[in-house]
This record gives sequence, structure tokens and C-alpha cells, in this order.
Amino acid sequence: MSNSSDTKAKLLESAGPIFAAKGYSKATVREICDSAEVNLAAVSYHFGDKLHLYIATVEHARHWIHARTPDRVVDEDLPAESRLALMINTTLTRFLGADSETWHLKLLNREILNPTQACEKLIEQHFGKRFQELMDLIDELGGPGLPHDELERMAFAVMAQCFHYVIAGKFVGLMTRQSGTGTH
Amino acid sequence: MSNSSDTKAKLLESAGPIFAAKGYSKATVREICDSAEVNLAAVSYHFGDKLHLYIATVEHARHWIHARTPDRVVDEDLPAESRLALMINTTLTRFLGADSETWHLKLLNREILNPTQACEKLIEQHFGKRFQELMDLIDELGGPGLPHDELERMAFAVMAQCFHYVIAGKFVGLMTRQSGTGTH
DNA sequence: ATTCGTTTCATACAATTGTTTGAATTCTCT
DNA sequence: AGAGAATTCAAACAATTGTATGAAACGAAT
Repeated sequence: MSNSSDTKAKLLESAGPIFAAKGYSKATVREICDSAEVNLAAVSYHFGDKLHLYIATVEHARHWIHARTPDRVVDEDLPAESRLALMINTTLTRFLGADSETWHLKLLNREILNPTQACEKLIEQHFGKRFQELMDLIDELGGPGLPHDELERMAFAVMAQCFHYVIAGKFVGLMTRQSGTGTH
Repeated sequence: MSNSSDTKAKLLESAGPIFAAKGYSKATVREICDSAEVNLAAVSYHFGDKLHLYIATVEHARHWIHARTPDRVVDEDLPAESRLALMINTTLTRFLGADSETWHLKLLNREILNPTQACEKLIEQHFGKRFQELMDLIDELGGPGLPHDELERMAFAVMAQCFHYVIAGKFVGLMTRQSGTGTH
């Protein structure tokens, strides 16, 4: 096996920031291999092709973030409002928190924004569950009898405001520059 | 001048849906020229290069949409709540309205999401002004004394929910499929 | 030390891309 | 109709890309 895992790890670590900065198609295998100080053929050898290197990189980033900011344990006795606030806080911390400059977050945000094949795994493993929790909470908050459609819409209204700063990053920047001071 | 404007118009009309569907870099000049039934060199000749064809196409789309759904004249005597509702309604109609399948909208949404050089013009000519109107309205609604930062945040909270369905299209689709029925 | 499977390397290949070129064609104006 | 400008065209160019190839280097087990 020799130091194959070395090369593989170097590739993942180097591919991360590059994919995060430029996206899948604009990132080149050559650039990644150069940055990793690894031969050009290493991608083919270790990951099969560029696409599977990308998928592995996204998966790597998700693991990293998830380990970094674990789900908080909330007291079930708290009022629903407070639990909702906590949930929103966790989400925002995760996406805009102290480590927002790290490539892992950028890559995940990019994947959320322009989902590729790698996004399905993300949703299965994380976001789907969290969205369900949010809907349950809103259900409890709004009293019984809210139809499913309505719940979904309300959950999205919450999500929208959490994601907005992440999602519309550049656009928000341009906008605030235009309209006044802007702290972004 | 001959029928140069013919070729130019054909290029714009053909480039629109292709740029809208695949984005700037994935759309190829060849594909656009084929679709327009125009020689490959026509892009260079009429627009200089691919980038300026793209910018012209975005501009074309904006004109089309703006002409299609003109700004509504609102009665100044209406309560601020109603005027806010009208404004939101106009925005949503414009972005999600009956013509949401047309390429013009898709292209503009793409440009908002991943702004390129072509986006600056959009903001100058349209969004900047609209955002200012929204802030003014919220200022009036929330009473005087709200600091500018706060106004900006609130305006974004409104914008966020308007844009969300536009912005997170694919992701929302995946999510609702996961979490239940989903009408998107 | 030799052998064998694994990993790395330099190089090449085939495909695609935006752009250019210079000749051919078409249009406009007198 | 004819001269001159504007436009179209087929072909080629140069650069970049992902991937394949076969030889070389390496590691571990006998």
C-alpha cells in the first residue's frame, strides 16, 4: 500500500479549496495536482476520474463540518419558540460561523446553490432530517390542524432567511454597496 | 447594413435560452450559432467575442421582462402594509409569474445567483432602485428612528423570502421530494 | 537479492473550445 | 450595371481540457 493514502489525502486537501473557489467545471485536474504536488495521473489512479474526486471532496467537507459543529442537545422543556431560536442559531453558526472562511463551508454552500450529483448524499445524510425537525417544530408552534402544504411553506420561509446571506452572497454585496453603507 | 440586424437578432434570441439553460461557460459559441443557423464567425463579427454576446443577451432579457411587467402605479393613500403587499406581489409576479418558463427569467435569475460582469448593469438599472423603495417603505412602516443597519436587515428578510423560491430552485425540489409531497 | 504487485511519472492523445483569416458573397449607392 | 463597403462563409489555429499509456521507481514478502 505504501504511501498511497498520502497522495489521496493530499489530493483531497488540495482539491477542496480549488473546487470551492472555482466550481467543478472551472477547476482543472492539472491545477489540483500541481497544488497537491502530485502527478497528473494520480486523480485517475486514485479516484477514477475528476467527477469522483469531486464527490469524495464534498463528502470530506461535510464530514469535517459536521464534526466541527455537532448538533446541540436541546432541552425538551423549553418553549417551542426558544427551541426554534436555538435551531436557527445552530444553522446560522454552522453556515456563517467563525470558520466561514474555510473552504469546507464554501464548497458545501456551492453545492447547495448549484446541486450536482454530490448533493443528493448531503440531503439524505443531513438536510432532509433537519428540515423535518423544523417542520415538526413549526407544527407544534402553530397548533394542530395546519395542513402539510402550509407547514412546508412556513418551514421554507424560515430556511429562506437563514440561507439568504449564504446564497446570495455576491449579489447582496453588490446591492449594499449600491444602496448605502452595508456591513457585509 | 443589409440584414446584419437579422443575424444579430437571431443570435440574441438563440443565445438566450442556451445561456439560460447552461450558464456562460458551459454554453458554446458553436451551439449558439448552430441554433441561430448562423455562421460561427458571426459572434466575433457582431459582438466582438463571447463575453460581449452574453452581456448583450442579459441586457436584452432585462428589457424584455421590464417591458412585459411594468411597474405598477400604487395609490399613495393606501396604508403602508398594502403598498408593501403590492410591491411583494409585483416582485413575485415578475419572477415567478405566468412566464416563468421563458428563458428571459431563467437567465436573469442565473445572473442574480451567480453574478458576472453583466450583473452590475442590472443592479444599477433596476434592483438598486427597487431595494431602496423597499427600505423606504419599511422605514415608514416601522416608524421613525430605525437605524439604517436595521432597515437593511429587514429589507433583506423580505427579499430573502421572495428570492428563495427562485434562488434555491433545484435544492428546494430535492428537499420536498425527500420530506413529503411537495408541490414544486 | 529477487520478485511481484503497487504507485508514480513524463508524455501523448483525442476532443473541445474561442477566435482568426482571407476569400466569397451580398447589399447599397451612384 | 458597377464600384466599394458590409457581411457571410468554410477552414484553420492555438490553447486547454480530461484521460490513457507504458515505462520507471518503490515497497514488502520470500
